[in-house]
Amino acid sequence: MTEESFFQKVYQITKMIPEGRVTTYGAIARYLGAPGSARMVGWALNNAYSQDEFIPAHRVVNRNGCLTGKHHFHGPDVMQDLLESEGIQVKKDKIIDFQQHFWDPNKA
DNA sequence: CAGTTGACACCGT
DNA sequence: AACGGTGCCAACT
Repeated sequence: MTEESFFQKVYQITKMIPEGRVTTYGAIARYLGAPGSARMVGWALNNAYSQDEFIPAHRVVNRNGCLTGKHHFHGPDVMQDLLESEGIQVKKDKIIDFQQHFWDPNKA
């Protein structure tokens, strides 16, 4: 928690997301101090996928609640299965009541 | 060293 | 309302 690079923070937050909760790129970016750099968050997760640790990035979606990077995961359907397993309803790669499951890092 | 990319977000047409 | 283009920051090639 010392040498927290931008990416490292993203990993921390992503791993910090409670089970059954989801968040958005903008929320994370804003928490990191880069409200306009939501793209960076996506990039970080892209690297997170290369990390040795498993990053529950399936809980991170865009503002639409759409599972944008599911293809970047272990599998295309694994992501949805994981979310459903956590109690999150997913329909066509989109989280139902996404806002209801929304988890704000700044609030945590 | 400079250019391109990256799983987005927002504004304008 | 739908679509396109631009803006953001950092890492990768």
